[in-house]
Amino acid sequence: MGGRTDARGDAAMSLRYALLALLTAQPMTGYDLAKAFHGSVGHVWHAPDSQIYPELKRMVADGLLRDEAVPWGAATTKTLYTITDDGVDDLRRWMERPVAYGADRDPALLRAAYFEWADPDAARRRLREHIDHFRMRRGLWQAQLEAIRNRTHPTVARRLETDTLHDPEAIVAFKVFAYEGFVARADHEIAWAERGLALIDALEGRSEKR
Amino acid sequence: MGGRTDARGDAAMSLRYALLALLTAQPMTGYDLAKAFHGSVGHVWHAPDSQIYPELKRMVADGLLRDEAVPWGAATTKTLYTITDDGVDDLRRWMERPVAYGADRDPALLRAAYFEWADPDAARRRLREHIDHFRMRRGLWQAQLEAIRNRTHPTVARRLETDTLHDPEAIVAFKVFAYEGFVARADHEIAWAERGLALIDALEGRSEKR
DNA sequence: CCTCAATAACTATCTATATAGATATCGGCA
DNA sequence: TGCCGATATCTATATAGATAGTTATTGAGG
Repeated sequence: MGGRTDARGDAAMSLRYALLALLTAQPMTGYDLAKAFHGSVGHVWHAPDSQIYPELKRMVADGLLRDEAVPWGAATTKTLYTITDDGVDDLRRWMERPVAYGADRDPALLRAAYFEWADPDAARRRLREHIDHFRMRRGLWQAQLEAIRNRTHPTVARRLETDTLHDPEAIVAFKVFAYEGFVARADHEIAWAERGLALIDALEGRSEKR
Repeated sequence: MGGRTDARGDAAMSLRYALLALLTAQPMTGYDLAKAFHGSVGHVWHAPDSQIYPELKRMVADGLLRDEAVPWGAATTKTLYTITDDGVDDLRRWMERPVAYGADRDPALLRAAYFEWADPDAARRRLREHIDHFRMRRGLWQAQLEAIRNRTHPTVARRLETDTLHDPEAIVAFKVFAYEGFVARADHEIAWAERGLALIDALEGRSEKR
């Protein structure tokens, strides 16, 4: 029944399942996958190439993927990865397991908690950067969302062609749901930072009156 | 003017500044700091003991802290850390630097994006766990918030006693602001998961009609 | 046909974080 | 007085992730 047990704690390992999920649509090379991580999936789960290539090898060793050397140029080959039945099983089992939530760790909120050590203008700059950061991200996520909704998103389009198992409406709806979560989060972060800007103004007014 | 330059990229290093901020209130031992990270600050920036002790040593090497051996029992000593002037300067300079935002990486949203691979009940369980997770956190953050607002929070109370530099209203207001951010975020996460539960119901209704 | 930039496929190295444990002291109580 | 659980101080080890390369191939322009 295969699939050697994994020595690592299943604490994170999200990268593994992001790769597995991508490979359910079609076989891909490490480079294809790395590219996908720079675009679409990368907005949900970022990973650098240097993490992707070794993980793919481990997944082959664990029987979740099959690797195949495909000629690339005259003398060299590249490696094409295909998901195995064990891989599909593992993806399904992953869905049965609780999400491993990370520890509370937020650099922006940590900074804000000690803003008395910043001068008001520096604090304002931090908050404006926060707004810019999430406005930019909101834009990216919104664009993904549109592309998913009207099925022009390349990965989703491919998936809709190849996946005969699942309801196409559901495939789209869950991705839309995830990205809507990101967009709403960005809105929340922007609103929070704006309250902060108002707070700094109020405190500055106070200290001038003293 | 001291403080040797740091070889490490200032990418994260938030732990260092969380420690520095805590030590502006009073000198503390590694254990005191580790305890603080299990309670109050730990809700903003979590860190295990195994990361705290070595970091304190590095901070001494970098001139940000002074260490002092204090007798503990008959034969042994413990180390008391005191922030130096360079340490205070470094904290202030940190406030001038932009926040290093982490890469997009969310295990719950990644999972949700591929919910078509889960059966509806498993997906519901994940979302209910999400709600529970953030309800619990919301409770913790709300409790911190109350304690900060009415100045019974031990660390904040100590800080208000010892800090003569800053407006006490500002010290409290910024911490309240940070924790309000967490509470609002928890509310957003709960609302998102509830929309997900509704979506699963709707999709299930659809597939039954087919 | 040679060069150069873009594409493709990786590897090396370091830091941050997680997980787990090791060792010592203290205070109470049987 | 000798054991036990709580308190206190720290260390070892492994993985996840960040940063920065290295080497090969293709295709377009001179």
